[in-house]
Amino acid sequence: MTAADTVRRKPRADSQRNRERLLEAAKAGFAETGPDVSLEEIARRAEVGIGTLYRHFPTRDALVEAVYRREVQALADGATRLLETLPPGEALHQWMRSFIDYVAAKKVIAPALGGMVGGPSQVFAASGVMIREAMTTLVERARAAGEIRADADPADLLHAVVGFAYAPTGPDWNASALRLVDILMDGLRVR
Amino acid sequence: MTAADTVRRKPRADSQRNRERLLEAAKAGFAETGPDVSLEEIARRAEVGIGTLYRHFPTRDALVEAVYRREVQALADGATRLLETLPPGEALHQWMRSFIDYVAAKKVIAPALGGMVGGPSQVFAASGVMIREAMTTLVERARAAGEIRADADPADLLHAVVGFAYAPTGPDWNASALRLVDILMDGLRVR
DNA sequence: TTGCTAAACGGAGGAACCCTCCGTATATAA
DNA sequence: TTATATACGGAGGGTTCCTCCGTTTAGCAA
Repeated sequence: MTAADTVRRKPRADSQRNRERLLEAAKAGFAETGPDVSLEEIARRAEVGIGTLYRHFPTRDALVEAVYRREVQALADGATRLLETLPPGEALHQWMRSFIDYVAAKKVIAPALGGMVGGPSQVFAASGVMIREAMTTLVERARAAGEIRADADPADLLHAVVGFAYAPTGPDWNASALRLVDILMDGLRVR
Repeated sequence: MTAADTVRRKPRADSQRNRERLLEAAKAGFAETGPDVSLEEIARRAEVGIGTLYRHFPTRDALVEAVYRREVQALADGATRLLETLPPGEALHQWMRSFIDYVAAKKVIAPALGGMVGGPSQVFAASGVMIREAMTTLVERARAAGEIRADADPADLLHAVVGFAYAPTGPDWNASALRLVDILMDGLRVR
């Protein structure tokens, strides 16, 4: 029997349970303490040894990625929904606004977004791809419909929206970001 | 002789020298290792005890602020210079572009910018004021000249530019940010 | 010059955190 | 029930943070 023949056992129940507890604890920890919660704190909350945490998520980024994968998915899905019910330009506009609202609601995601725009960090690769695809589709449709400038670049717009969301600004943060999206959209529209 | 009467000695020469060395070392450290250089590393580079570092700069942010105060000053000064030679709208546009270029040249400043937009962190208050004043002047002039929308808000624009600069995006970062400034400016112009 | 003293120095040390390694415990399959 | 692959948990070595305090030294006056 060679190594390739090894039969996989069913994953252990305790393993899955702990993984779940860790994700839960991490989410709570990020929300309460911010993106710099100590990993030991998370393990403590989950009532799990630190070793267990590291086995499930070998790196801090892996944990963040796991916590937010579902969230990012939801955000990306919103794009197709908007495209079905609105003219493409409006869909793009609304999606960018929803992006801001989303980040406003869960500010913790912001650092994670950092790795998403295509930077050297490949950690959030999966999430990054989802978001980029959503934005690309939106932009292409709007361009095809002649609603926005032909030279509008999805990557640029993503950069912009992430930037608005990422920059830790004042109490007026949310409203300000939305206004900026509006202005940006004005700049994008074909005159 | 009451406490108020105490005569201040001339500040000690070694103190001033060490302060200088620390700033030098910090600048180099930030540039090479990034914004997370260990403070002990900086002290080591400056050939100074860790205690000395903490006496001069009680917090990491205080050190960053000190390192970049001059840089921020230069950036702010650019605004008046531009206003003297260009129409206000163009001055605003160019200043925002110069902002991006500046941050591109010294990426380390970015985290420091975070605290500048008016967030809860009061650490970069001084620098923040300088930048905010520059932006406010530029926007007011451009508005008065009727070149940009009357509802353009300096704080929003600062938020935007900082966001563009702050978001850690890919290799195309610099060019992308400049394109975004251009689009934003298009959105700002009165039609 | 000399001596006094406020001011500055520097590093030991406790606390928190990161991450690895490995002995112990247990869920699954036979 | 037994065997063993798999998962658990935490001790421990290394790093960084920041404080505290005994030692050194630069400025000042006599």
